[in-house]
Amino acid sequence: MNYRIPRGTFDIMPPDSAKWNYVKDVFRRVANSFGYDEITTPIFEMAELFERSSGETSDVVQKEMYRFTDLRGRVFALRPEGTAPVVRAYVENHLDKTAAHNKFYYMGPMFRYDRPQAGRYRQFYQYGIEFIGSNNPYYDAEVIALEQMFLKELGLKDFRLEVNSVGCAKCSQEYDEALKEFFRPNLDKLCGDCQNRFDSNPRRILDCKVPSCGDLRHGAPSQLDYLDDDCKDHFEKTRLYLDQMDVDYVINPSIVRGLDYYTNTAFEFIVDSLGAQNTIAGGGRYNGLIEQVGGRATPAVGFAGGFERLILALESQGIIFPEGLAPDIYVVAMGESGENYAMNLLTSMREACIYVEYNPDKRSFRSQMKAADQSKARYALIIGEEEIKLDKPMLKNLNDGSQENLTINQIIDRVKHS
RNA sequence: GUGGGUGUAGUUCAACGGCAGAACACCGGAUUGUGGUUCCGGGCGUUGCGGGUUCGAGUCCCGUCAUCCACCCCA
Repeated sequence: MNYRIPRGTFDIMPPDSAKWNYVKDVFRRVANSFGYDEITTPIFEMAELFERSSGETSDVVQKEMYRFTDLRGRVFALRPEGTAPVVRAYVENHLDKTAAHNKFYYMGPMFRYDRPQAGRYRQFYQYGIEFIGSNNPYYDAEVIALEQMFLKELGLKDFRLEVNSVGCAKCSQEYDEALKEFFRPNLDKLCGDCQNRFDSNPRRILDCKVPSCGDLRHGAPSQLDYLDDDCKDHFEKTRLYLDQMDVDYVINPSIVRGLDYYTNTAFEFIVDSLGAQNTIAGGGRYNGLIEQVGGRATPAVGFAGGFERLILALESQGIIFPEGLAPDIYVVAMGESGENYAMNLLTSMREACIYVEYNPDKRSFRSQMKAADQSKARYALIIGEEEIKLDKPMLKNLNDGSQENLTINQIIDRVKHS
């Protein structure tokens, strides 16, 4: 009987785990530097939380949720996204009753029952930022700037930021109507997918890849022309802040977000070389969500990014990640007396936070040296008759070959300061 | 959910329908006091799984699973 990993999932194992930890560490550091603090919510929630917030008709809810009932028939879902749970926690802990701003970041697995593809998995890992408590466009720009700084900190190149405004609920509705009016005369000429989109989500017609649909959308109205004064002002101020913060972006009026709760600013960070799944982070403002989840109406803005796509992009750009663990010292002990002498040393050095490796299965001197070399250790610590007699093991620098008999304290000192 | 490609050793790949191989990696050794180079030795692996055709299937056919690419959707 063989067990296999579920479809669309993957193990993160050494040496890759070092890459993941590195990327997470950088994200934490950048988030902290903007004042965002970590929130961790459960991996499953009441299914209804997602159904209502993401929208009953969204793909996520209709066909991608891992739903299950517990032993008492309650309906839960593995979380398909991170924002709704954060908002639920925010409301449930009564943070909406205070005037304070709240800044959260989170990291963790999300689940969607999708067909796996390059950069798309059924269990995937996201990092995210949520700013809750102000409609000031400064914060739209702040979360975008945070993501850009994170990507730059990692050394990612050739990424693109696209921004758009989908307006408030009202502008957005008017725009949908205008779009429908525009496409209605040619409805029968649109591709099958787009004919469905016409009713469910007409904006998606704007980025359909079928050439004939591309021709039909010439002269289509732009969302930006359907923003009311407040929304227009919000978008302009967001752009101004972005300019002032040195964030590069392009405006793409056809950016659509998949979840219903977005208002005003919408944005995506894109890496073209990734292939079809080329969005590494996306988000926007969601001024209606907190009220919808049961809290007091509170404006908010945030985004989520995918670790898999990010790491894929970093790897394809040949960006160097930290190596996996390598020992500071590899102990080469000769004979029983050498081993006995070594045991004590292992403890002293580990107490001094030196990573020391020893392998009792290697017996010959030669094979121990070989193993020391392969372990990529910086030093070999050789313990034989002579060294025991002197009570000074020999510390050999494996890079330049120099070696010296030293006391234990000298060894610790040498290794820690080189 | 739809369409296409691919599944052989740890990895990358060979093998006309006729005895399953190579390279790399890995392990051991070349006198238990010096690693990287070198040399010698070490591989029967349910050819993803299950059926079928055939004297004979890694090879052909069907199904299935996985994976990759694209659609869709999205991070």
